[in-house]
Amino acid sequence: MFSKSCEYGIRAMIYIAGESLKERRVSLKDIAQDIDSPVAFTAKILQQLSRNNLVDSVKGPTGGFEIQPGRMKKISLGAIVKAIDGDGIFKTCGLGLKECSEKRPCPVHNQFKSIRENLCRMLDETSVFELSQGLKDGSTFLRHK
Amino acid sequence: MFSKSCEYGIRAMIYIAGESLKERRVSLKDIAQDIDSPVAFTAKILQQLSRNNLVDSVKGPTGGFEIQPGRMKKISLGAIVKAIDGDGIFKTCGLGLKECSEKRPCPVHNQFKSIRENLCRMLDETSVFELSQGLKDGSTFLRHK
DNA sequence: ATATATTAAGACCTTTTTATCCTTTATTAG
DNA sequence: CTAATAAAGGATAAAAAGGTCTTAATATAT
Ligand code: FES
Ligand code: FES
Repeated sequence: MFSKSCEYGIRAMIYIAGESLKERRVSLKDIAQDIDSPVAFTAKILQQLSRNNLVDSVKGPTGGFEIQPGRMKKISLGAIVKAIDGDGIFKTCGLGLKECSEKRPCPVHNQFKSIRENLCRMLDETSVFELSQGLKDGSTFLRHK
Repeated sequence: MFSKSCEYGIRAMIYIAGESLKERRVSLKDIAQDIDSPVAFTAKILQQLSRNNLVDSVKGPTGGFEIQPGRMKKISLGAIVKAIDGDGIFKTCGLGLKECSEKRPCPVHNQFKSIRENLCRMLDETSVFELSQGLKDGSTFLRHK
């Protein structure tokens, strides 16, 4: 569904959000540790997210990553996906035709459209803040045990 | 969503079904031409589909690929996807955790679950026969113009 | 000011996916 | 039986994704 980069990116964002709500800025190492991702690769993804202003980064000692509590309700899952994987999943043809359109639909166009609409709505309506809540109350997890 | 192989595979199956309904057996070249896919690569995919008994192949002059009209109503989109991409899309965690379970769900588990259920139902309920109909009446297409 | 901790950036390596090519095997027509 | 045709199978190549490493930039605490 999503690229590995995107999966790590989403997990990182949810983790950072959770810690930011506790007023803790987190380092790359903490993140990679807690979401069980390769450190250097995660760094690259955080750079992308930072350039897209989805997360704030601070260099130097006591530095790290954080998300302003005010912003995290406005950051949707979709925004993260778009920043990392682009908007392909939102609009490209499910069978790989050069374009997806009503004018020249592929055989699965209608079936896909409805599923894609559900997916897009979900991605758009779900915020990072919301997702960080389950983490807090221990009902959801970001890594295997 | 699906791999390129899977996209070509689905397109090939729908095309072969359409031609089989006209009692025409089609060659690899015809298929690649009509679905606009790389010939040799398409051959590989057809081999997989053939090994999985989703399509029948006949060697030699007048040979090619076909699907028994009786079977095509029973071949679902899901069966093709499973034969080529495996069943990952049906059951792996949307955030890449080692397993997707209710016991230890990731933060997006519930949101994903509902979308994945829709997707699975659609893949399971949609048959190749059904998809070949739009092609016949000219309302759907397997390649760009 | 300096040493240190931390992210940013770019070059590089590895694995997987996508794609091609060549040889073998099976089938048909003449 | 032979020549021609078409798929099967295996080896190889190219491109993309996934991942690492080294150096530079920047901020902090002492
Ligand atoms: S044209 Fe294929 S999904 Fe729209
Ligand atoms: S645990 Fe992530 S989707 Fe189920």
